[in-house]
Amino acid sequence: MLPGFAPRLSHRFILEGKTITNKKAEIREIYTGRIIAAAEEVFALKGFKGATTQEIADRAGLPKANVHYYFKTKEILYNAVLEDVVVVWKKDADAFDQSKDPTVALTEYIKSKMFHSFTRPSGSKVWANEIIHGAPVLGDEKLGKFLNIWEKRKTIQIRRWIKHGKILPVDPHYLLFMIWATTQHYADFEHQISVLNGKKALSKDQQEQATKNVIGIILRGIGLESEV
Amino acid sequence: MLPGFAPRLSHRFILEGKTITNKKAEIREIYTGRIIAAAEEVFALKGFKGATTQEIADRAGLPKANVHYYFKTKEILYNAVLEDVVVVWKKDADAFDQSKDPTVALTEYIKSKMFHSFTRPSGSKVWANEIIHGAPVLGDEKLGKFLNIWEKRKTIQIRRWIKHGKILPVDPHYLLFMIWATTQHYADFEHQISVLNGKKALSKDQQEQATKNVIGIILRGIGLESEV
DNA sequence: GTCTATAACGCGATAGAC
DNA sequence: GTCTATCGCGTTATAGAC
Repeated sequence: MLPGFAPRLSHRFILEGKTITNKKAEIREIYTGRIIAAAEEVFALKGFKGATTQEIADRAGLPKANVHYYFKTKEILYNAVLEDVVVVWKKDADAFDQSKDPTVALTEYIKSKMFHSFTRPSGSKVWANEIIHGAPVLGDEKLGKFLNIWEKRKTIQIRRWIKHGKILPVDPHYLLFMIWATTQHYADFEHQISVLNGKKALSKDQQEQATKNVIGIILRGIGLESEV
Repeated sequence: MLPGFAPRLSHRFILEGKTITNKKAEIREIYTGRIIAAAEEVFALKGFKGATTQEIADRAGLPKANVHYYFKTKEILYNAVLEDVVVVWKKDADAFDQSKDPTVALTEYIKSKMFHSFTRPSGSKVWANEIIHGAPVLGDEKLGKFLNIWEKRKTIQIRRWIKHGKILPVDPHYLLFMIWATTQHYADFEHQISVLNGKKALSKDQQEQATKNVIGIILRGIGLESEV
């Protein structure tokens, strides 16, 4: 086909209508997904400023300009990554509400968070970075909104357990901080842990052992017998 | 005094000798100290790439060129900050060895680390940043060296306690990770904690409560009765 | 919707006067 | 040892051909 005679996109759009529209939306979904996944890794590894759109584009397998086509600015892309992380953690939070029994609820919650720390550490790292720097992009308002989702119901539930003598009296916040800190440590400090483990990532077996240990210490620490 | 007739530094140096030399060394010490302190805060707040030498200079109260005079490159300055953090944590590690009794040793260790998290959060944040990004500046070798200092003796001691039935059998590494994670969380996630605390930093009283809770849960978690 | 080429800018680092 | 002015590079973002 001679140059200049390639069918114009507008023609095809008019000719084939809905099919092309769907295809476009589909392509958009595929690419934005790929870009976000690539961005999550690069932001985790380099920080917001340290990450370059070029590297993100390379990892996503497309030219830099296309990244800017789907996400106007680096900051908008960064926000999309953060939103994605929040979605994952929301699911962990749900695990907490699966049972009225403290042993079950806490065990499931910690298991969930440990699982995500091992399988998707980058998201946690991006979040940690954002918080360490004082939530400059997320902003305090949005941050407060997210935190309340994770904290409010749990705090109430924990107080109820204390009231009914099911667990020892501890301030719910400090217990939650300990769970968040310990579980997310396996994602955020992955590198440090692997260096201490002879430069090897924790094996599946070690991951299970770590999860058991964490559950065991925390549950016993508040007066429960752990099931694992 | 007319321009061009200001006394040359070399003259004064020859005339007054040692006094000037001392003064110079003194000035150097004062400025390098100020620069490192300023750098620690800016690196903590913005990350390595995000921090600008201009902002560090501003905080230290001198022109940007002077920062480069004392620290040839940004990376050299960053390394100096990291070394400083390690010195502080080395002291915390010593607290662990103050007693052969697990309750005392662990209580003192956690207290020390919590204290530094509250009083000097920036150092911990810089460290966290460096590890999250895979220790690109520190390098694995240096990192391994530091970690061994903090971990080796503690691991041995913990195993001894387990052997003598003083604490429940837990993998020493997972216990140490929990202590590091939980205590450093109060530094690294300071901002998140303050947002959950109604946008106010934890009060002295809350800091004490947090410390008590952390010690209580961890010690009870490994089968000890906490003293606090 | 894709991609190359480039504009516009901020930053680390330094030269060179004082 | 101090400081201003500036160089040179790397980066985000965009213009404009296809």
